[in-house]
Amino acid sequence: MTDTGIGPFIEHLKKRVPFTERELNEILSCFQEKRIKKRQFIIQPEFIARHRNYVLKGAFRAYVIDDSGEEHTIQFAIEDWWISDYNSYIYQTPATMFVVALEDSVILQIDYDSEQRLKAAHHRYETWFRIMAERSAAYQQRRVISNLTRTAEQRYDDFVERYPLIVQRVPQYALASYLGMTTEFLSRIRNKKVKKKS
Amino acid sequence: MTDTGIGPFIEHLKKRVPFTERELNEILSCFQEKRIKKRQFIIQPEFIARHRNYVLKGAFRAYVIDDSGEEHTIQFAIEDWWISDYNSYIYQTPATMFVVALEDSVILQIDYDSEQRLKAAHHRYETWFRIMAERSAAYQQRRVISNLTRTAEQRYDDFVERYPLIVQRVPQYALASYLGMTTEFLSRIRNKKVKKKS
DNA sequence: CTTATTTCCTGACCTGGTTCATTTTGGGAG
DNA sequence: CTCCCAAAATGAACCAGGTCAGGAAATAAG
Repeated sequence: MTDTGIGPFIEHLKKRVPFTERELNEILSCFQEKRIKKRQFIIQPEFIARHRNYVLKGAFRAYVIDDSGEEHTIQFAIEDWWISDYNSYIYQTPATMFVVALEDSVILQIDYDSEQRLKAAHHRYETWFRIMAERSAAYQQRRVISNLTRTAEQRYDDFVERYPLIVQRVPQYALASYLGMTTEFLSRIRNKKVKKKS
Repeated sequence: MTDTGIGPFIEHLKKRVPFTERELNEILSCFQEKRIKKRQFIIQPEFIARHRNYVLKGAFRAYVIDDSGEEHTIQFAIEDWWISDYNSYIYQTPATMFVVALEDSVILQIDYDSEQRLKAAHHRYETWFRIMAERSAAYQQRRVISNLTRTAEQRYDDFVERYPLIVQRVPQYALASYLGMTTEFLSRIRNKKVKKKS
């Protein structure tokens, strides 16, 4: 069992706000390391999402199930990403999403109350969470725009270009449902591209 | 020319964070009132969005134009809503959106630098912006989910139920493009409902 | 009040993407 | 190594929603 260092997490924190050593330690003391096995769920509908999760190692997928039983991927997360059911977490209401490990993983968790205390304790902590929320809002809006303006194939191309590492690590049906198409259609898109190259 | 009071704005601020009178005045001093005529643009592609805009009176629409010249509405804003090109504003990069007044309107504007100073000046101001960003991220994510899981007609029904006031104030083609469908298709949906009632 | 423009409606046809059913592939568990 | 089962590919029929074109209503402008 290799010891997964938290170095990347500290870098991640410092990249956004220039914390002092003391501050970094206070932040770290609010996080708990946790090992999650492949196929294990860390969030499920009906339960309240109690944590914000940083991925140290591994990969996760958040998805919802619609009225007709279809799965729709809302988010992926690999190393150095955060994942949760955002609405459930910030409003502390029952989740609508599943969040499941796609591989054996290691995460760092902060629970809701600790986060509140941290934000209240010091302006700089608040700043850090404000920046995270801003970036998240901006990201979600870009996704809305992409869904409205791009065709299925264009969305796939965009995704491959922006997140080539994720494409290789997640099952195709999960990617298809993230991009808003069926797995069959994504299969056709990919196949067409292979043919073109020859 | 009726004097549009800023009472609603103060309520809006106090609802999220319990500011003191002094704090409220400091915040207010960063905002400028502006009258905008119908069809006037407050944000355009290529230009950087310099302001965050609170609608005191009137209605706005933010939209992008895609490669094939189609408009796609990203956001509406009526009284007590905020509007800008979020990505352009927070990263201070050139906008991709148009934001236009749908009616003669009155807005309160804060410019980017004043916002930065405000956030740096006091923890509570930072908190307020953090809460705004969180809610915005949560909202955007609900929209992504709705786009992935609901049919065109369901999205229309959801919108009518949640924002009946907006439905009555914006042109149909703008609503259609917000919901991710053509104006023709929305027309059919509406017509079908009228028939059913008889 | 008249005219010009923009918005909305309606019908006929079209297509990107889905559905369903079947086959092939590939990656674990024993 | 092989057996099994989930994931991916493939073919054919189908449909939700789009496109195009012409006309009717509603607003705005003169």
